[in-house]
Amino acid sequence: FDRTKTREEIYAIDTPPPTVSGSLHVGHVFSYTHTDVVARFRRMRGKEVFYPIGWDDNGLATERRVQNYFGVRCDPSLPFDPTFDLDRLDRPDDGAVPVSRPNFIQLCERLTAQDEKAFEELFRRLGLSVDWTQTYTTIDEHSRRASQRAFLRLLDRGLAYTVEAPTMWDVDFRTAVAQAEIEDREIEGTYHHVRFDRADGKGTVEIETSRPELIPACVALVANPSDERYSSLVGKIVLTPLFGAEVPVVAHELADPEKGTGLAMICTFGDITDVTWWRELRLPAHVVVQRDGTIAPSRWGEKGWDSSDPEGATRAQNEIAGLPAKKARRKIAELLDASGHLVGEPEPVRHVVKFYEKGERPLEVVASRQWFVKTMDLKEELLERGRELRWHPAYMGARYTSWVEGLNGDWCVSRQRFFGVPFPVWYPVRADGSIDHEHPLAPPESALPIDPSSDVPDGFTEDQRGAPGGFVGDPDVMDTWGTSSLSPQIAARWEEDEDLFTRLFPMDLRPQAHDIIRTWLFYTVLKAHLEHGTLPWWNAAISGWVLDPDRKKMSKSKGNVVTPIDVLERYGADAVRYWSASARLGVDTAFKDEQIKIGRRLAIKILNASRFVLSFEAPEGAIADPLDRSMLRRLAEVVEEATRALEDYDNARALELAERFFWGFTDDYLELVKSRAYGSNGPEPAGSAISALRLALDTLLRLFAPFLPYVTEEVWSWWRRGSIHRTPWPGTDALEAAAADADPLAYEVAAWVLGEVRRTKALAKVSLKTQVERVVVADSPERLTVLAGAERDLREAGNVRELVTVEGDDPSVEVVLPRA
RNA sequence: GGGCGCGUAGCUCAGUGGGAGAGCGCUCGCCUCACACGCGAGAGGCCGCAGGUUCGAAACCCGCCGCGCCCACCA
Repeated sequence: FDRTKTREEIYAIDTPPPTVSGSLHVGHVFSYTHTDVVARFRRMRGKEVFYPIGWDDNGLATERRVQNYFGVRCDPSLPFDPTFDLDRLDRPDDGAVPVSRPNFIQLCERLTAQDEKAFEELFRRLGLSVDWTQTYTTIDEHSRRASQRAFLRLLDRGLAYTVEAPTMWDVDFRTAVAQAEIEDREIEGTYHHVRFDRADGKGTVEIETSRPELIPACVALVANPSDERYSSLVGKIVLTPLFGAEVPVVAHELADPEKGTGLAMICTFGDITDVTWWRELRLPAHVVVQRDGTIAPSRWGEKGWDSSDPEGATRAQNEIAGLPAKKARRKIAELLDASGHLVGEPEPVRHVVKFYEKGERPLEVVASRQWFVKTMDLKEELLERGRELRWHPAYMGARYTSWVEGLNGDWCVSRQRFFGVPFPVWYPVRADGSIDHEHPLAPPESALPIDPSSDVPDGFTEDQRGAPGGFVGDPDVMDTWGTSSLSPQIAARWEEDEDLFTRLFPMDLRPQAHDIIRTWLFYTVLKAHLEHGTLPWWNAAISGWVLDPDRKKMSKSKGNVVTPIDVLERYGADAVRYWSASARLGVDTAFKDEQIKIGRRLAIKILNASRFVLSFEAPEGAIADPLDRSMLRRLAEVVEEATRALEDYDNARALELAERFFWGFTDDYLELVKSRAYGSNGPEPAGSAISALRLALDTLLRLFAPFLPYVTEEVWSWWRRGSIHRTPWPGTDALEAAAADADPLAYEVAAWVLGEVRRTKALAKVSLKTQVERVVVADSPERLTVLAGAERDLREAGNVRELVTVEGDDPSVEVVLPRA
């Protein structure tokens, strides 16, 4: 990359950093080819292309892989051990060796270096023209510094804040998760009809719930204010069954009269609606689900846990304490049945429940202290950024819009994991030993990156860690998107090389797949908006997925993953690239061997046709023949259209145009001029053909170069100096000049007549060599005139003795074969 | 429930107001001096359904059906 070029001369790409702990996948060759075609095209158009490559080695995938591979586990409470040596570890027989976070990061870098090699090998083989000197990893020092700097600036401006609040929580990973990482799954559940007794003894009410184990967390019942069935009940008190807590019946718009009995139980917390009700109706909290997903022991009788029957409540609670939600549910159902509060039989249902995308059990809502980045106040601005961005294809913008519109809370960026970029803050410890979360201690930017578990804030010493009057480090790490959302800034060396940064940012292109619009794309837009007040790039090119031949998404668990190296070995990189580039942006594409074979055939055809064209020795001559000129005129149109398509990120269309012309070129034009090029009509007509052939070949090779870099470079090396990938993209000037006054019809009409001759021979089941006695062409005067210019070529190509033309309204070709 | 995309030959797909197409597969023929990893040709389609606009609709509008995806606070 030539960094002396100005922003206008540069085309900058925010290359996706692949997750190196994942496996190689044909999806990689697919979407990365889309980007490489763009890069090669822009380069030939004269742009200085900034095309970096990063490796995403930050996050859960790496954490798990490093753990398993080395037999260690990250323990941020440990200090950095500079003498750490894997080979001299005392390994406990029963588990993993705890290591500090800085040591864990070193192991990660060591392991991912191997994974990166595998990716690099694949990418080089595929012919990706990325700049191997512009690399980064998402856990390296530079990326950590950028992530922490961005965070501290948000903190400074009050855009990042910490608060203790209910958030979505995965009980297996034991971490908070963000809305963007949540997915719906349909699972088996059970509806229970449960009776609540009124505290005044004037009857009972019924609710329906799929989570009876949360009855001890029930703090109210709720009905819609317009629901007349319950209008007299609102304001009254009911007793929770089994636990005897006195809870009010309240009214709220979100209660749906259509659901269940129209009366719902508000628990702290069963789902996000509960959180809304709890907050807006200012209800107390009775939290019973613990961070590991089990039910907490009884607190009945304590302050805030009033019950009309504390002993009974405690007994009931102790029946379920320590049980995971599912088991507790069955137990509570039994208890309700025994106490007569269960109405009828529980009904099995299939219902939609929220899961962490990597998780195995439904998410719980757990109150915990987390870091958030403000997004809710910015919805309108973010929607405007989405409109400002040029989406390819345009309809993908709708996914961004619906995501932003549906945001229901600020971005929860903290994770209770061990590996990742730590929050660069400490908290003062008060004299009583409690932690003052309201006044975090931040390091100066010049000190970044830091690890608060090993580093010490200014004005403190290590022995004050955790001590009254001392400090503690923030134990959490950032969401993996907290780092990758800065990929343009990281690659462009934000704040570390301002000269470079201003030449690159905002970038031109973000290529990625559609499944991470709500995460990677959204967070990148958000960060750039907050920090720089601009989009991070002007274009987003969204690739589809690769599906298996049965149109199912490929995944390791389904065992239908195709290994890209195998495919490259079998068909060659050009063939695989052809298949990828043939798919339009945004469209999910099935992987089929047959489709890849077509690309291989094209590449081989280019090789053979080129060998043929270049087999004719110069001298070249002036391009004077009307057929030659006509062909070049048509080629100029193709160049123009293909260029327009590529400018508009429509790779598939450009490839299709070049390919269609090329097949006609070999099937018709080469056959038509072959004899003349051999000199059947003397040196000057031959020179015209040879010159036209070479000009067309030169143009076609460059048209194909972004798609088929290997075969085009090979042929280029036969007769030209330097790399084809450094030559300019073909323009129309040379073609127009050579075509001069040509009528584009000549090529078309000649090819049509030749086709008719071939058809007649094929239907007669004779060899194409067979001589034709006479061909009679009936057509309009205009077409007959241009045909006349190609008569000799046509007769030689079709081995036609006599060509007769007649004017007629109904175009036809009569082919007279000799009698058998 | 809302939104987006898709529905064209056996398969994969292109085609957006005026002749229904490509490649693969299938069938037939051809060792034609670039290519048998090739060449030539053929068969094969109520363009999802039903209305409307238009002189004219695969395309534009309305409705419906089917498939896929995205989003949503379904107790």
